Amino acid sequence: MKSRLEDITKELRSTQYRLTPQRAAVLRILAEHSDQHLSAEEVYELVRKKGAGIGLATVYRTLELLVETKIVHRVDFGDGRSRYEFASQERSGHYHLICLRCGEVTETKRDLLNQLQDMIKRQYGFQVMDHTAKFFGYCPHCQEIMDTEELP
Amino acid sequence: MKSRLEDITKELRSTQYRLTPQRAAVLRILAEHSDQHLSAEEVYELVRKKGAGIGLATVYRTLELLVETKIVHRVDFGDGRSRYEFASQERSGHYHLICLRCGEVTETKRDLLNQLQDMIKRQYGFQVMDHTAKFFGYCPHCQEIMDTEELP
DNA sequence: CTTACTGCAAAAGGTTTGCATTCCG
DNA sequence: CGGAATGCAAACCTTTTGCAGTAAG
Repeated sequence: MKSRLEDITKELRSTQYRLTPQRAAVLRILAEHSDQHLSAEEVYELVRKKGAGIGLATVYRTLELLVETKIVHRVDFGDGRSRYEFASQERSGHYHLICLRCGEVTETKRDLLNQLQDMIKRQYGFQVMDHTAKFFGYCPHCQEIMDTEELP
Repeated sequence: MKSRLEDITKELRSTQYRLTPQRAAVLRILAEHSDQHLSAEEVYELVRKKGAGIGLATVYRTLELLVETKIVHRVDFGDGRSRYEFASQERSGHYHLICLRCGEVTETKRDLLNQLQDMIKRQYGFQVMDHTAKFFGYCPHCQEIMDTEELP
């Protein structure tokens, strides 16, 4: 992950963009929580908790920048706020399993959808550049709980 | 579509819910535009354009009701507002092809993802109740235009 | 009649923007 | 230095909510 951060740093420097302490802080937080999907507010709070000063507007502007430069992905789980995750190396085909009961989001890394992409191109002439899939249902843990609750 | 509307009417009546002129108007608009994905604001304007009086809050409340009763689906194309579509008979597996250039949204009706659903259950123990997939890319029309533009 | 529903306007999120100030390169 | 970036607060947009009045069943 370290090297990844260095790459990004280099990438940012190589453009007109500046690598400010605030941007570095946001990147660090994202890196340290790459297993989660943080909202802007959460990033803001985590940066502050680390002692670094930053404004919420700057967090938004930084995340916007990172999305534009394809360094992070904006994802939406339908909870009314955008969430952000590092754009994975293996860009195509990672899905989210969203539990309807506890809200837990599990990430899948497989790319089973790629074949589907090909079919879409053939059938609709639509050139797929990216795709996302969300599966709503119940995680194993909640299934257990619900089974228990159902007992009369 | 007529019969579908009658079904819904019946369904609403069979509950505690009341079938008010405003709700009927929203349903009618949704039915008449079942090929589109209308936002709340768009529904509001279309209802008014038809001469019926309605408040925006009522539109929101009605759509919320319809989502809860599974009569319509709420979908999100990442443009900052929710959109609504009739819940299709064949509930599972319809995808959206979203053109990155012109924003056109094409709907696919296939259910190729069902096999994926099974694999998820097997591999993650996650019980999928519903899923959505979005494919971002370029529609045939935009591909042509972009090809033309690229010529030096 | 009872209770749900409507309309309006105000409030509530999340996100964006204007502007003076700060600071990276 | 000069243009970018920041912080703050105000502005924005979509969506939600409180409440008094209206109407469905």
